Amino acid sequence: MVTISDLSKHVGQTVTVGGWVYNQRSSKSLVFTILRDGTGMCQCITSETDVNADVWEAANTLTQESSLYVTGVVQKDERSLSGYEIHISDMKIIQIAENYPITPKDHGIEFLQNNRHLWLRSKRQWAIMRVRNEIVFSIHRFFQERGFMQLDAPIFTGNAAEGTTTLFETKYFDQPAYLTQSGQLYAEAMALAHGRVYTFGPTFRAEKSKTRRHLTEFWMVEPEMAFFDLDMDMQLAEEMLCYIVESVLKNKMEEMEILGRDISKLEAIKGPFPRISYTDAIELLKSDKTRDMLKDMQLSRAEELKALQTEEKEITAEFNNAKKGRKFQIENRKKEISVRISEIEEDLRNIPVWKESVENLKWGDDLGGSDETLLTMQFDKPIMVHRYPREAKAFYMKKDPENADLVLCVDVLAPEGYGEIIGGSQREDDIEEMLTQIKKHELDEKAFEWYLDLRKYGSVPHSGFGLGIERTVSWICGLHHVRETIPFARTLGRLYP
RNA sequence: UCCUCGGUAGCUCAAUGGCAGAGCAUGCGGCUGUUAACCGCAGGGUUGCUGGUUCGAGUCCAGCCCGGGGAGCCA
Repeated sequence: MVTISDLSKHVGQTVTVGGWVYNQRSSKSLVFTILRDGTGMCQCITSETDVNADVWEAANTLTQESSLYVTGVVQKDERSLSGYEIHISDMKIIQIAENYPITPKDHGIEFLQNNRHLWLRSKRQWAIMRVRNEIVFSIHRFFQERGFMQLDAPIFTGNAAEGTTTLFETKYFDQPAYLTQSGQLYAEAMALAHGRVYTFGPTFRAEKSKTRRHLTEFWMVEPEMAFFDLDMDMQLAEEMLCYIVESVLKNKMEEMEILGRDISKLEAIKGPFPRISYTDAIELLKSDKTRDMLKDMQLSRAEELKALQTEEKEITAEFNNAKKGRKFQIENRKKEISVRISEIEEDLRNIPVWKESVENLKWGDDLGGSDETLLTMQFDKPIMVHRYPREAKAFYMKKDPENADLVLCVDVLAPEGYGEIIGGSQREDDIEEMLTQIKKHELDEKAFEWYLDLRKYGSVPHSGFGLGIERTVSWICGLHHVRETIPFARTLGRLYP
């Protein structure tokens, strides 16, 4: 048996491939079967004149997603999409699939999510999973090459503390337990044992967020480094992101093409990334530059909307007298137009809201989603916003020695509107300061005794960050929603399949 | 929790308050080195649920259920 990905090495040879029927077209004396085997797709041709009656009969009974072994000669052929095809001499059907629900046509998201277990077989989803794998593998490579230890944090935790997010509550035998929202605190302990570590695992947040950026269960990489300050932390985050993007561009071009990703946007991801202090970010958001950008955006969206509406009118008028093929084109174009129009209408609704949000923004406020969008729109690389006001951030972040109102933290915002993909900080290493913060945040000091021990016995400057895998995959693939970046997404209200 | 949009055939969607339809998928037939092929014929419906208004409700009203994406919060 050989795989479709290896066909180019077997031109002229007779091979056997096990796979599934992705799509099939038949005619009087020819059957064209698009076969997928997990490694790729290949067109297979069964010709009535070349095979015996049984094989010919078998080829004509195939349905979408039927499983089979095919045997035939590999040929290079321009007419085949992959460039290679198999001229079938023999075929062994394993199972004829009945009425496969996902046809090669349009489907709504609800239907596709209900059939996620099958949707994963579709071309786009296949490509996304392969990019996800590349990203995950490149992250491990990046850290392992730099001497980091991969160690895992527990998933059950005993205290609901840390404040901010809503946790999933469960039972640990007869005591209450929670699913982890971050491995960071444990990573700190491990970093003080091993120097440089990273965790790679699932995290859970019970927030009732229904947006394209949220999952209730998602994967996070959290490096944690002893003897590391915030600048080193930012440098590491930047190098890691460049490394990931570079690997994808190097190894997953075929998948990027399937996804229709604009590669030039990714090729621009090279260090150094802009580093902007929170204070400067506020200033930039309230500047004339941002106001002008919003105004331009409003004008250009309105113009685009008008052009699209005109085009829609024209092709609608053309529709009734059009031939079948043209009708098909028109319907597709109308779908595209309607999607784009709803995007534009959303923008046009949003722009005044964003404007107002920016006008009301004052130093000390946390940056909202729209503020982040407005910031990232002004750059073509990820940006690193650092040193936020202490009030807006978590208790464990180190106080800025140069300004007690700030903490040494960084959020990395991905370009093209993808928003926050990394949150990190230098950790507070002074035990007195940490105790003050625990009290201020009204956290249970007892639950943090072990954490405080890290400051008691050989405290050192240390830093780390967390990278959201799904948001990263979504950004690199240029997707509309993170739910397509993980095999089985857990979103608000969805636990099936 | 709030705002907003939606739920009609297996799928994607139409249908001034007046006979529930089209394309795709499926089945049958035809045809072509086909590229989501194409052409012809056929089968396919508790219009999310409950109630109300009306001579008449897919359409209007109320409540509920489910889903989309946005706010808050975050990766």
